[in-house]
Amino acid sequence: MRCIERGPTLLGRARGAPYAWGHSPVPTGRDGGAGCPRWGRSLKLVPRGFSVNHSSSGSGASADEALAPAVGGAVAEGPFPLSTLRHSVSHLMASAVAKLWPEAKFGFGPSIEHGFYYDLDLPVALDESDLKRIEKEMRRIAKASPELTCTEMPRDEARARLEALGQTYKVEAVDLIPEGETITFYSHGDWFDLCEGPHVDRLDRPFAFKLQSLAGAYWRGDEKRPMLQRIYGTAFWSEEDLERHLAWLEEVKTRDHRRLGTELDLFSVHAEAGAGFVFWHPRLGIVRHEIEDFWWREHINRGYQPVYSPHVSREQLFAVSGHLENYGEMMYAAMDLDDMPYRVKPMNCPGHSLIYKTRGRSYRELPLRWAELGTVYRYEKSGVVHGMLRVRGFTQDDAHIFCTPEQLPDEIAGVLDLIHHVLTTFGFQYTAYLATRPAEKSIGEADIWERATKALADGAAKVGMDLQLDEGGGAFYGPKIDFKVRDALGREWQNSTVQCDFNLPQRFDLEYTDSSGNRVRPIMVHRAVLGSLERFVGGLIEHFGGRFPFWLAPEQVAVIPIREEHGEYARSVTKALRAEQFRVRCMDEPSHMNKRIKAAQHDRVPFLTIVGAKEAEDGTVAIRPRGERGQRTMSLQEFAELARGLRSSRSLDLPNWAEPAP
RNA sequence: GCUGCUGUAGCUCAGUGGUAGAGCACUUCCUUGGUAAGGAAGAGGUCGCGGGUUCAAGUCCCGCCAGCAGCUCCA
Repeated sequence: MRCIERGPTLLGRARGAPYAWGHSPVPTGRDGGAGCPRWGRSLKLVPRGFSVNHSSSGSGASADEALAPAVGGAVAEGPFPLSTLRHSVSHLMASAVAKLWPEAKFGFGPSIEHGFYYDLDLPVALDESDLKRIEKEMRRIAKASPELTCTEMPRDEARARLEALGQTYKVEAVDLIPEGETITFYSHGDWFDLCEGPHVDRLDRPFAFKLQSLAGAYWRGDEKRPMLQRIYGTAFWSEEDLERHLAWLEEVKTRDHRRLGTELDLFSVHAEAGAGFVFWHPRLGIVRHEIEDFWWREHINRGYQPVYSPHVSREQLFAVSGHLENYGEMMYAAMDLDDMPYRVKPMNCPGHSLIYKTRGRSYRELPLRWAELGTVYRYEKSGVVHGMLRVRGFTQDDAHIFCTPEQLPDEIAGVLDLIHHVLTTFGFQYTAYLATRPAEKSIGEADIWERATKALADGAAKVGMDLQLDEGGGAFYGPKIDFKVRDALGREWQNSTVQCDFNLPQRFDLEYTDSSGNRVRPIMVHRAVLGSLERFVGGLIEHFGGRFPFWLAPEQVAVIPIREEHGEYARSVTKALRAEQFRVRCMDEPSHMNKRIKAAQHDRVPFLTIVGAKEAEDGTVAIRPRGERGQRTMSLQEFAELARGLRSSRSLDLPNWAEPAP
């Protein structure tokens, strides 16, 4: 739509549940035929916890290159690319399934980012225990019939053979292969599969694999077609690599924001309230407050002005904006008040447009930069809501800039600088993509597109930002720059965006008077830095693994008196720090000290201070930063100074006083 | 929305037809402890909700709600 959308929608074609959105391989039909797709450039969810890369046929190492640094080890080179191994293992798996269920029909079975899958049509629903059986059969087949052979076959014969086998999906796959391409089959033992290859030569080479999960998947990704059963698995050239990969998945699980949300008392969702609605608990409320505070300071410093618009408006407003027509199915149903339909807003831009229109505007007052943390509601299908990362109600950090075409490059530069500043403050690395005019439908004159696209590029050049090109990836209403951030685990996801809009000013008939007295349309820039507070903070929880930096931490210091008699000193320390607006937890309850230490550590409090007789006498605190970072005793004033520094600099690190390793 | 799975104490889970269990958390008492869980006792559950089968349902069946893994859609 013409306004900012969060996350995956920003990329138009992107999708995802968890958090990894980005470019990843998907089969594009032929170029490969059954089981051997060539990877197309398409946006697709990759399994949770994985980074996403462009991948092309035969370059399967890319995924592991991304993974390796994060898990501290390289992935073993095999005699063939890892993607080839995985592709062959998917065939091996299919052959095992065929043995166990002779009536099975097969769909596609490619290697993917971190493994492989195969889509199957079976008379029975598989469960986890079947995976073990299949693995066992795979091992048997690999031993019994290790040799792979490749056979070329004329189209008619290929078709006939597959029909004879009752492999209806494969027959369809043959028909997807363009005329003139060679049709090949790969086989080992009884297995005989339409496939482009390449494959490993033998299945008795040393490698390690694991079948991981089951899921439903529509044949050829089309919900009007039958749903097949998909088995996901992965394979490596060594046990160690497989183990490391599985350990990595475990690490990802411990960082899952939903799990940490419960464990750290951060947020909840409720059946009573409905799916996709997030309840922020006090401990996360303060985190959000700090983020919003930071956000507003940055915006006001950069000439943005706060505006506020209502959550509900007459439906007519969204008819004018075009949302009803183009975005209607994402909107909550109308409610009737005084026989008039009203809607909950899915975006903030119509409201801001109304404010613009309240009086005549002069070029002298442009650019106008209006910011709102606007809460919007959008209907998401029940199967896709996910923790804080994909919800039905969220707060967008929205702003609209109304400017002249001449001002556009500077405005873009300003936004990019702001985005850079905010993202790096949270410790994210990012990649920026310039999305140009889509090939199909789009509005606006060619020269306006050209100018706006150039303005985006010039703005980036002005602040020294590199842009990747996303050809044809723009919105129908204008070009944009999207940002993908890379989190602490190397996973990519997307929140920030800058979008030029030629459509909404026209729909709302927005104008200003230029220096010659002519009425002209302003250009409207939609932009989001955080995207959605919900998604951003959900991602932040995972990025930090619940270990928020000092300035954000729900509790910044835990004060633990050794004995009850030291409670008074602990309370005076607490009081002194709270007087400086630090968030301090005074753990003076009469339970065992070690228990309180454990509790504070569980909650990932950045600083732990134990106070006893010594400290009370000297007016000091024994400070231990979170993690294995040693300990120091210092005066309360010294510590306050240190804490003030960490807070004002929004430091991502805590001091490290640990003895260097010998 | 679709496919499959799941829903038992605040949390993590055990309990596959005979009127509910563990660990942690919580409360109380004891312990006065110098850096990663001291001890004991207690309290806490209409087994997601609604129907059905049965002498009897946490357990079997149906529907709904929510969650999980994916798929699909998302201007």
